[in-house]
Amino acid sequence: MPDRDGPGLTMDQESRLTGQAGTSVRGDESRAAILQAAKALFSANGSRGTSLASIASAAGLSQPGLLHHFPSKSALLLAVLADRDREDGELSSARLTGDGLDILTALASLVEHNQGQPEIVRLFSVLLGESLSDAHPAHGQFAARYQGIRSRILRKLRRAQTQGQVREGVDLDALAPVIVAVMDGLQYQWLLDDSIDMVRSFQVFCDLLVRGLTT
Amino acid sequence: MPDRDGPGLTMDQESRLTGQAGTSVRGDESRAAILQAAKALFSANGSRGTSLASIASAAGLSQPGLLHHFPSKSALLLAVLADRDREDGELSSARLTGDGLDILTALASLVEHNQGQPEIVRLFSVLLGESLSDAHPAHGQFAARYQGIRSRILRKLRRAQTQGQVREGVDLDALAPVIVAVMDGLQYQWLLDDSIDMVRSFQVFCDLLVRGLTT
DNA sequence: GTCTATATGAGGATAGAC
DNA sequence: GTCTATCCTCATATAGAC
Repeated sequence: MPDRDGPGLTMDQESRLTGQAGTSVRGDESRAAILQAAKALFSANGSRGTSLASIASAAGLSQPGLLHHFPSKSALLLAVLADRDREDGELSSARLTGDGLDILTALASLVEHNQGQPEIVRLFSVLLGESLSDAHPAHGQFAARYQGIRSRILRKLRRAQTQGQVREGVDLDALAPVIVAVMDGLQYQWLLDDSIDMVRSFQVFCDLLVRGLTT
Repeated sequence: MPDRDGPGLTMDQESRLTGQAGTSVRGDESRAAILQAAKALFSANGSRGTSLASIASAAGLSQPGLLHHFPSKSALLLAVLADRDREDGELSSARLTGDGLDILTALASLVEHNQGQPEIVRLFSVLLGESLSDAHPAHGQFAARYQGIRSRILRKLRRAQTQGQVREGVDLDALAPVIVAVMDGLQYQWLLDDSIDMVRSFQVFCDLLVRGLTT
């Protein structure tokens, strides 16, 4: 017996409140719990190493109950990634404020933010590895994601060059993947070894990069 | 009926030829075939996504036949990694010839070498992702591996600084992980998207790095 | 060293009741 | 929206014959 709907709302009344036709508050809560549990377990063991039953158990319902919300494991995996992208845009345009080389400062603060969230970072790193398989459900999603990230960074770099912050002759198309690579690569090392200081390393990278770009 | 031992060697004679007591040539061939098949399938689908039966089938024997050579899936996985390390030392000391900043040239040629071997690169990248799980059989192996790589690079960087190739004041301890990160990170992007040119990007990175380090 | 047969279990997904 | 029960497949590992 649910204990959250004191005055006794009907399903229809609940639906009107949440603004989602055909969905009850109870259902939304379960859905959210499933996503949360899936994030934690995918992060710890990868999607291939995690069973739907274990996720369902952590979310407080049965495995068929889970499949009512997400029709398959792949669908759940994609929902986890989509939900994560929605929550905080990571490298979204919104987060990459500032013009020109200020982008490096923005990225540095992102690295600092990430260093406080090992579980989320591991979720992405683990799933990135899995996604390298052609058949993996998130393969296309990750490929598109990285393409977008690189192109946003590249745009900023080009603007910096136009503004004279970066000397002519630097191959910015080739540089954009490098910047992304440093962030990802540091994460792997950090996740394997706590003693790695991503923030410090990324700062050193930025300093040297700026020197190299302006000299 | 085997067709490789024309004159009809006995097991004991075979053992003497291979120099491995208690091991026949036939067994060695199977073992090698298993390792080769495991590399290909782990690379394509990760170790969690690959069954022993599929490896055995690709190697031309039954699944229990495989388990005769490697007592468990974990043992096989570790053997694959050990075998790979043996074959070509990747970032081993032997490969990192040259003094001081010449290390960057050596690493660039390694990147070029890797760009010709997508399967091997993917094998490592996929398994690196899996290894982030604390419980993964190769977790410790990967952690130790990266620690070794960083320390070898750091040693070279320190020597370069001593020789005056690198100005004082640069935080080399923080830089070493960055160099490793660039190589790993580029590999992920390249594996997701053929159009990435790891060699070109790494070269740009090296050029900018040298400028930043010497200025 | 390799096989067949099998024990044993886990995983994803479905059917149908409530 | 959630459950129990179940199906079917696949996976690891073992037993024992050849």
